[in-house]
Amino acid sequence: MSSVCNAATIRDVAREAGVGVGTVSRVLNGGDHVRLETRERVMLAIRHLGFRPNAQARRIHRRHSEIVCFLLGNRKFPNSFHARILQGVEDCARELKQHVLFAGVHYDSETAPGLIELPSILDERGLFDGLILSGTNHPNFLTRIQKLQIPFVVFGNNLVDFEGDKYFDQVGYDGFKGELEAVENVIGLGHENLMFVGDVSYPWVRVRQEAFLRACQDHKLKPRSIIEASELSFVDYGEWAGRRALARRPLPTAVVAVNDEVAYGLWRSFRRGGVSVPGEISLIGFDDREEALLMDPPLTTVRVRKEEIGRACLITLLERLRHPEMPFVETTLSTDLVVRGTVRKL
Amino acid sequence: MSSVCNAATIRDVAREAGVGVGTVSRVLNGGDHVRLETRERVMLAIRHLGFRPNAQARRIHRRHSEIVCFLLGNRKFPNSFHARILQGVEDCARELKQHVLFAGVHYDSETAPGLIELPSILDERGLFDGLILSGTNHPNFLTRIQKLQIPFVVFGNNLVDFEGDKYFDQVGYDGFKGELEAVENVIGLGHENLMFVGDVSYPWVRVRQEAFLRACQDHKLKPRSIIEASELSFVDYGEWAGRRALARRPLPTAVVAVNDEVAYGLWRSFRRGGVSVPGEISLIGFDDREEALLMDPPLTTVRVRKEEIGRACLITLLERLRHPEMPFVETTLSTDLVVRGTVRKL
DNA sequence: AAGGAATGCGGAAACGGTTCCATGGTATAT
DNA sequence: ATATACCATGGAACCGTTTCCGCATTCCTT
Repeated sequence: MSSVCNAATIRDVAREAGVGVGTVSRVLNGGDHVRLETRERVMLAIRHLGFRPNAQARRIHRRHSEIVCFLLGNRKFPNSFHARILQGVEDCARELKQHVLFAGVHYDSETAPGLIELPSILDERGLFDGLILSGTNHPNFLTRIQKLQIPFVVFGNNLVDFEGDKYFDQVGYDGFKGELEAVENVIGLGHENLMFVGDVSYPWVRVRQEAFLRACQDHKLKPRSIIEASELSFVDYGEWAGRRALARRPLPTAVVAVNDEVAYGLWRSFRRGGVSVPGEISLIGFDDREEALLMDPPLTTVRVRKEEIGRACLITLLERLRHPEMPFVETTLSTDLVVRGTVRKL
Repeated sequence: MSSVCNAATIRDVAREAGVGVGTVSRVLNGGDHVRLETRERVMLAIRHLGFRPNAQARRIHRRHSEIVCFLLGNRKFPNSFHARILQGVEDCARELKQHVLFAGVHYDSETAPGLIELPSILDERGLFDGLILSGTNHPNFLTRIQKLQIPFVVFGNNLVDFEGDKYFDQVGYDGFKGELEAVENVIGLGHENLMFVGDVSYPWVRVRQEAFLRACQDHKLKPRSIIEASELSFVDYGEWAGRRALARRPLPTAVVAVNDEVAYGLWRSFRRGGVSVPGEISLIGFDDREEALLMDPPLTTVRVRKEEIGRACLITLLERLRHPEMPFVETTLSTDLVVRGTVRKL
């Protein structure tokens, strides 16, 4: 019992093996300059005493803790998007012998930076080497974090209304290019009567809408949109927009949903309205979330590589830690058009 | 720059404030027995130097690190069930000033305990105080963990084939009672022709099936089941089972799906087959996952309180840490029948 | 006014590692 | 044979906290 209390220390090991503490330390780490026979005696003592080095004592000396903190801003996890980013961070961390602290933070975007209450994990110095900011990030929070002088990297697509220079590293995906490719693809299949659906009060929705408009303009098509701001969930927004879309004439031949959740709501509306997808209306989403495969037929959409974003966040952060003075980088991952069953050739 | 290197120490603060290190320490912690005027001078120095105590040095002395490790076994996060347990752990941890390390482990259930490769985070002592094992846990892994002498608590419902005494704390939900209530409810609405769908090669599926059989037996109903083992995903399994169910005569009036994913597959099958839910067949699920609300009408199901399981895991673990000798506890949370639209009164 | 308890405070010791320096031994070069 | 280099090793010093001990001061109590 209570192995915590009377756990063996490095000095116990040294005594047991009949060597000095320095030698034990050398065996534990690099291990250079230790005779084979000595090393084996030390290892035996370690096994015999069940010695495991104390993490804290060790870290006092090391320059870094080899722990990063994944900080999820203003989000809950039932939304699997950020859970998958965390998954990517953890997968990568495991390979690189790093560890991941998980913490959440909730604040109002209107609160003054100095007044935001930070999770207590940020009070201490040296617990972790750097921060990965996921979830939704507002400028007031970033200002606050910057003051802490902790290296950090931000998942950039959910950066809301950030004006001015960005004095931090960023990782994100190319929402404009992804949507542009998607719409081009739909147009290439013969669709000329397109409609975009998405609440443009979100900045990342605006990016996708602009890509939609650009594609239409490039092909001299007249775009229609349902883009009102709303308090509804994305799925409900899609369902509501679907009802409105069905009331318009002529019906669009293809609807571009700003994401898969909205697409799901649209699909439900169309189904209820007896309108076949993709028979009468083609449908395309964005993100490639779990909903895409639940639809029938499965949703054609644009895949955001969530796990890879996580990996890139960690790698960028570690790079920053190694080279504190390097210029700030903005990494943009590409997306993939995933053709499934909801867009048909006209 | 590089605030990491020349960061202020407690001695710098002491010098700046013209007091001893002991006094600064007292101000930082409990703060008893320090004159108000002195305390203010110290706090001023702390603010002035931007002093933040070194987490590691502090933890050398403390009995505990106030960090727990959430270890996800053999799972990925797109499956939101465990993500929501983690969410519960984190919410609770934030309130209790604890921190959460997140790590994953992947192993084969056939590997000998001694040969399972553990994440490197378990090599060091003192990094965290205890473990929360979520995901799917096999006996070989638990045996391995037990040898490490680290306090741990297990999410119990995904414990596969564990025989014999359980020398650890457990938190879970009452799958039997939850399913029993659900089936009783369906029977109470007049259904007499029930069918259970779920791959019984999973232990937790068997528990639910037994509850289903018990309820049928209690009401002298003749149960039917589709329970073959399969490699299919749950949704696909439901869809496959749905086709088989529609081929049988008479059709069941109600289908009890072992979980919401299977229910989703069944719903899709029934819809494709032109069979109305709940018009011709009522449907009930289990878990209350995101899929339940995506169905149309939304799925009547049994809610597992995932966040509360997470909270209970953390609380149990902290209790164990406080009282290492207390007898092992097995906490079972109740479930809630969530009546939505897929079960109709006959 | 004197004795005793409680408070305020400084500084040494301790925590469990790493790092560095001094030392003795062995191999190689001259 | 001697100088030089390098290897193997023990042990002291150190990292930045907390804790504890001891002393000075203050506050009651009688």
